[in-house]
Amino acid sequence: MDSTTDKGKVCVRILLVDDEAAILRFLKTVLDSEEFCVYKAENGRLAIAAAAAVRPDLILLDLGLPDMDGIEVIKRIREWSNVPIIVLSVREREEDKVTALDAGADDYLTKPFGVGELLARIRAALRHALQQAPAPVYKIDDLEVDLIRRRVTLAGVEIQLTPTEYDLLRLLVTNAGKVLTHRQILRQIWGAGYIEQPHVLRVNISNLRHKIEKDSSRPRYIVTEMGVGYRLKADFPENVGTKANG
Amino acid sequence: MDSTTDKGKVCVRILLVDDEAAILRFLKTVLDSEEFCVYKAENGRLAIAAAAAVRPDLILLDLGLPDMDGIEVIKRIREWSNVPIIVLSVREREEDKVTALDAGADDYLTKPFGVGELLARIRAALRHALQQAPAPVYKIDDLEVDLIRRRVTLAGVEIQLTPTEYDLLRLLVTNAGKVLTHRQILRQIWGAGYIEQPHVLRVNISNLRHKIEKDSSRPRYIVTEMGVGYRLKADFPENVGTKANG
DNA sequence: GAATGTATCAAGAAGATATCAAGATACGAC
DNA sequence: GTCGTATCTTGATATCTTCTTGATACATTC
Repeated sequence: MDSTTDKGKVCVRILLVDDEAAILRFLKTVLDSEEFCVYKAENGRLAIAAAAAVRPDLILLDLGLPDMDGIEVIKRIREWSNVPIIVLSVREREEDKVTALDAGADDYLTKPFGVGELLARIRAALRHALQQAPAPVYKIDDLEVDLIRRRVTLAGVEIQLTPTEYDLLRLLVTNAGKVLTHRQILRQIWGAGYIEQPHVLRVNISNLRHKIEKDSSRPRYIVTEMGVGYRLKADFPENVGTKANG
Repeated sequence: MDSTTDKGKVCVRILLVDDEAAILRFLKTVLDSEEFCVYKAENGRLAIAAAAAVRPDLILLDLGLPDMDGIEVIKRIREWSNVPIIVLSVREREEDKVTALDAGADDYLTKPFGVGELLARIRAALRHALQQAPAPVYKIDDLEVDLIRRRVTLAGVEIQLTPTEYDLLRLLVTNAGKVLTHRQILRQIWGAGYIEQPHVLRVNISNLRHKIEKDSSRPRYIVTEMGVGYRLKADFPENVGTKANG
């Protein structure tokens, strides 16, 4: 269920769109070895659906698709997304390149192309995307947690947290609204060996409260669920988690 | 600085870097007819100077320059600017393309190319540029870092930094506000082989602090993020990379 | 009011960071 | 080429933060 909580392990997702199985296989091998997460689509309809579902960081698109023209795919995706799209095509007429680029493609490679050049162009395209990365900020009343910048502010004032305290708060924040049992938290933060030692958790919750709660004896954010665990109050249950339904 | 919107007349500035007069003339004609404002440079030194002075919205760069290699020009400009750079070159070896793209070029066209394709790729590159507006000089409190002139001043007094110290500060400055992990910094400055040696980083941070901090034991600029890395304090509390526009 | 679970405080241990200084290396001047 | 300077690297040590643990006070439930 919580696939997103893998200790900050990030994987750049690439959506591969091509109808030739051989090319798909070949490219998947190449991209896998570069530690990309590869998703595949064999036609335009699936490509558009996958772009919406997977939310890839980059799309490699062949123009010759069985069900619809690649240009149309670009236009449809551009209606709602700025994900980098690199076109891979056998069409080498200048007119085709111009049409694809003006439809919203970011780059255009003519087959056959070198693997090295493809990877370099992927890196270049990803550079662009990184610069406009939106920072998901969790906000509950006066409390703001910026997971990318690793910063916590209370009414605009920055709060200094120790590494463990930050990990703990991050776990609570990414599960805002849900109750986390002692055992769940202990396993996630301290490891399976600490499941039977709730004391260390209580001490850290206490320290954390003293830093983010105005009156730590009457906590507004970190609520104790007697006999069960802890829960972070969620103000915007629908808005908070940027990951759509996990 | 002179903005792009002088008296309502919007002019996209393009810097043309090539040593062949014929090509310069030809491209200027093409670009003029598209209502671009064209600036020219005939060698690498002039190109870097013009990039700083003119602040073009896009650079078309030939790799074969008389005074220095085009790759070097890309790297030097990338130290302080994210302006889109499209390489135009006769070199069609894959290795050349990869080197240029990884040095920071946004696109690579092999001569001879079609004018239509060039214009389409210019339009695509300009689309990206709309979202990013980098700060050429970083300023916070008394500290000023001029990435163009490679100069650091503290309350107006120039500070002498070693090459490593400058690289380190530049990395922090271009990511002001964000936390950079030890590993990120080590990989960027010293290379992947040093990722497991945080000592060299600590020594250099210490030296840097002694030069730019008044009280190095209570740093105002370079903040330690315990257990994580370092962060340069940003004067904007909010997102730094979002379209500052002058 | 007793039993169970929870919160707080404080001190030693463990770990991470900062600093100093000496040897090694690279670079420019002569 | 040799010297002198600046820079980089490496090692040892000092300083500080954070973690862990134990004792004790508080709260809730029955």
